[in-house]
Amino acid sequence: MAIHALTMLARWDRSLTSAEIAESLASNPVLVRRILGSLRDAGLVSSTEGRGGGWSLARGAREITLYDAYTAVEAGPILSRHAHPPSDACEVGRHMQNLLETEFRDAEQVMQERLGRTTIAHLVQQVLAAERGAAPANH
Amino acid sequence: MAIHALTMLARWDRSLTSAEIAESLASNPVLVRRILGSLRDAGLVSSTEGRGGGWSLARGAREITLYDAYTAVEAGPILSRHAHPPSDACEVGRHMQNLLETEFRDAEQVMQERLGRTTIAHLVQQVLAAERGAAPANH
DNA sequence: TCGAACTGCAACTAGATTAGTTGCGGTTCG
DNA sequence: CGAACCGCAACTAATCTAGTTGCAGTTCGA
Repeated sequence: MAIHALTMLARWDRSLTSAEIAESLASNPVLVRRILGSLRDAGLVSSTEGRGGGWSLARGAREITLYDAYTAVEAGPILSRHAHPPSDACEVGRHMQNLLETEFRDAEQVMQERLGRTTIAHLVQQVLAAERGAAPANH
Repeated sequence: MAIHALTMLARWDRSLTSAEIAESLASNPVLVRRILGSLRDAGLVSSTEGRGGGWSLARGAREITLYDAYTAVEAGPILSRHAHPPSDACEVGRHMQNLLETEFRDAEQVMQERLGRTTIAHLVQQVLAAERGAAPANH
């Protein structure tokens, strides 16, 4: 939802209301405000209150990656850790948490790097290209 | 939990009961059987019933990666998709699902590749090394 | 041949999380 | 002043997960 909203803001390059974004998401304005609120806290978008208000990008679409959006809305780790520490009495249990922490952090990082290589601008470009393809120019 | 269990089986290279594994996990036997059941369905471990029964690896620890364990127990995608399809009336909404599917699949794949490069044998090795380090040889 | 020690499985509970909703207060602008 | 916005808290409903209980089936050894 965050990426979808960011892409909309970049596509039309004007202030959009949470109601407009919610419509495209087939969702509801409060939910959109919640998510965009996180994006604002992360410095990706800004909002203005009152009549005529709405949301817009706080920086260029080329300077916002999917990773930025990801970390803004998703708090914790992706790979689930042990819910509670394993037994210290077991040779394996004693070290598992540390080992997994290292492995998982590594794995999460390569994924984040991949997300960091796609920008919102890139998505807008692909949306426009798809539109041209689907509805070829009227001569 | 799956990785922890696999590592235990590899470490001692003998049949372990779900109760033994559960103790190290500070969890409970039924839960362990549920997880090892998935690993068995994936061909990573085998179980024998009855007295003296238990679980053991179905192939060498060097031939089991964290990715194998991961896919055996985690069904769906990691990155959450749109809960329901966005509006078709919106230029962005029309294409977002496809675009994100591509991006997310890519991102998930690099993570899976990373998980596929660590084997259970590697973890056992690290556990043993850590044990040597923590409790240096008695002369 | 009985009984202890196992796995297998279904049904249930409790808690956490998530999408979605409602309601209200504050801000801006015409 | 009032319409059109955002901000926020409180609530609901659905889903997911860990954990539990209970019982049936299997195996082996005394």
